[in-house]
Amino acid sequence: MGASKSDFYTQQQNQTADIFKALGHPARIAIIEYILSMNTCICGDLVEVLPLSQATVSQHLRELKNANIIQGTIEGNGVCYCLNEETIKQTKAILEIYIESSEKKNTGCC
Amino acid sequence: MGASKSDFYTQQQNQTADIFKALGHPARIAIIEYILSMNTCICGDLVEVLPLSQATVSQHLRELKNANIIQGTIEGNGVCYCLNEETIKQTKAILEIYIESSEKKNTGCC
DNA sequence: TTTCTTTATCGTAATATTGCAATATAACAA
DNA sequence: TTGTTATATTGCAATATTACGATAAAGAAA
Repeated sequence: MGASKSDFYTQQQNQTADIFKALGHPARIAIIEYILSMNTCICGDLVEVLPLSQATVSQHLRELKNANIIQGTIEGNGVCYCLNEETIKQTKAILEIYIESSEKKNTGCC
Repeated sequence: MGASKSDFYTQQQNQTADIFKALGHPARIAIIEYILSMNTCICGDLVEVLPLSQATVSQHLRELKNANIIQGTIEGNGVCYCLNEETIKQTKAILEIYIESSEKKNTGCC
């Protein structure tokens, strides 16, 4: 076992989980924060900022890209990455729905 | 290897990643949505709703509890779970900062 | 062309997660 | 007390993730 039964869940639930999973590693949080702290981001910088090898940084970048959290465009012989605002906004909207839904509940059970 | 170098990152980055990691599984998203859909949640219900054994559901609930995403109080001989709004609000605030920070950037590089 | 620089991918080892059966624990009921 | 119900924990197997060295690929510079 160990394989998650993604067939059972709705597409929405799987997509939501995939985005959160991609955000669920401190290196990837650090990458996002670093990208946001710069006006132009080149991956090469990241290797110096993080305690990780170039191969590992590249792998984390790929996961963020696969989850549509960042997007990169080739720029000279490097790559310029930036945040995909749309995905972050959608994710924020999901959390907002959770909060609203929770506030509507009238049981004081917890 | 395979161990993430959490010592390197800030406490904030690790905490943020831990919350996202806990949200990063479709079963746990389904649990949250189910809790929100009910006024009173008993774990026993979840076992019938999810395609998972009671042991696995209990494990997912523990992870959500450890990340402070849900909280449970003993209620009779069951447990009543509900969302911890505060954690969700904090997480939403982090995404808001990302969005604002991204909107402030003036490069059209991507 | 060759060389350098930058990023991606492959292969592999270490570690973590997922899931379940079996068992334990805890509260209530009889 | 014993039995029942609900949830948690333990132990283990299957799978996934993380990390890195080596290597590949692609464009810039010489």
